[in-house]
Amino acid sequence: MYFNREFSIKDLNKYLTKSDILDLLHICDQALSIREEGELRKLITELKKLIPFDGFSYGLGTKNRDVLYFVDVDYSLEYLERYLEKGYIHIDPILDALVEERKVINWSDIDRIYDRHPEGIVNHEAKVFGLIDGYTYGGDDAEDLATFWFAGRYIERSKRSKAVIEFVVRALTRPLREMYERNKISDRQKLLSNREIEVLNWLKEGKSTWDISSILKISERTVKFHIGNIMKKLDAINRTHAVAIALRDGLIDPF
Amino acid sequence: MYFNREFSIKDLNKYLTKSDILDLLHICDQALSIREEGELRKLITELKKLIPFDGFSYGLGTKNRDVLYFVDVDYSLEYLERYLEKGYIHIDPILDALVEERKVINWSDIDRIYDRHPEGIVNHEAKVFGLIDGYTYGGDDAEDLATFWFAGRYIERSKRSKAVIEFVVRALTRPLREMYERNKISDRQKLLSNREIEVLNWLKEGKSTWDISSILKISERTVKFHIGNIMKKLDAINRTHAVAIALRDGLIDPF
DNA sequence: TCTCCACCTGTACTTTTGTACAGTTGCCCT
DNA sequence: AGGGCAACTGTACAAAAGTACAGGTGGAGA
Repeated sequence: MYFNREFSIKDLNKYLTKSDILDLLHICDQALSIREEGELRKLITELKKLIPFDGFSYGLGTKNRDVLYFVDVDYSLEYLERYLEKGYIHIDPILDALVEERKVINWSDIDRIYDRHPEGIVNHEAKVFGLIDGYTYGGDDAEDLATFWFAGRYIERSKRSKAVIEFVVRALTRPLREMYERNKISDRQKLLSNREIEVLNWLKEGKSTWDISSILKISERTVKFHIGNIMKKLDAINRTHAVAIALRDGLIDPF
Repeated sequence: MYFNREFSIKDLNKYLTKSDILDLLHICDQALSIREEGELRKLITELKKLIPFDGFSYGLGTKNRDVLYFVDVDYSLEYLERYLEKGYIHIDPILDALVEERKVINWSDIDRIYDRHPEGIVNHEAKVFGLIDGYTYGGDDAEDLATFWFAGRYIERSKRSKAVIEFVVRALTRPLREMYERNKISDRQKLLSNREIEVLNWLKEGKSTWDISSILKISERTVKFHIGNIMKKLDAINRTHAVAIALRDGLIDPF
């Protein structure tokens, strides 16, 4: 994961009280054990004690801005759907700014540049949904970019807020990625039937068609039938490829 | 990962100054991006500003105490080797205490119980090497237990130290596991030759013997020769099994 | 009731795989 | 100089995989 940093510990010392920093430490510590969205939601509530904002959402997208995962915590779901549906992600000047500057982005700063620009429409529509101002920050990987969006009717434009967001987002990025991975796995597992998963697990052990037919007490033909269906569903060329895909996507366990 | 917690944010507020907490936050934040041992070493130096200790080491072991990974930062390498060689890990009362209580363990507390016990030898030998007192803490997974050892001639026995260690160790556990994973991969990769890894990566993509022979511009026979060797080295029944093993053990990348 | 779908089965055929045999070349290190 | 090893190649053949054809059964839900 790669983040650019604007603020140091010294800055935090300047902008935050002891109690603030303890809250921040608590969030960073709790982030280590987030396993599901509810836990993240709770942490966000705590964050609201530190900096004021109304809505929060976060997402994961590829380098060319295909959306892999997007969660509305207390943004406007209607706006988010509109945003994704209309492909605003591809022209959003805030994302442009984040990718280029790689720092915490305050929306108002972008507004001043884009106000008369055609892309201004994205910012304008956000305002209609009560997302008047906000902060966006995130970190990227070789493959994708994780982004965190803090918005509201009133956003405190200060170095303090930016610094807090910088630290919190760094701590929340890994949980986000892990939630996405788990999500993807459970989604894709529905593609394959229970029997197919079973067959796949025996293929992984190096069992032949005949082996599996006698393990499962079905005919060799049926085993081949299942493997054929698995290959179709996973777009695999052969059983080796199918097992590699299933392992890669977490459809079966490596052990 | 599972940790038991003894200290809350309120405790930290009681025991630490603002500057201390900033140092702690910095360590937790930096821990998120640790990729190699040198970076961890640096963080440990910073930790010495917060609590006094001389030696630090950390390790990863299975539930039945086989050592997977053990790193000496500034412990005594001689002692560590002796410790591992003599199988002290199996009788170490400090580990027993950690597994049972799942809290930060102060060695002196254990001493009082074990002083006249045969296992006392482990603690006694540590003292000979200047590891008079110390703290041990860690968190476990389904598979293994990660432990962090802070030792020295003089160790401050206080709730403050315990609380700091509790927070720092939580933050350092994931980097430790990741370093172990990377280590394991590079070790096992040496088993297979470069050409074999290359062939394995094409097998993973579902390529046939003929495909690979034309990709690598070698004869089909040679490809079969490599695959045969791969299967022997990995104890695989067929190419599907070989790919599954290689993926499971991280010999090749799933992508 | 009817449709959908998971699950099952058969025959017949081509292609691919796994492995037996038996070598050569070139590099590194002792 | 010689041993060890990665990388390469050939022929031949039995076993396994992949795919085409054409079906049957039973349960869940519209």
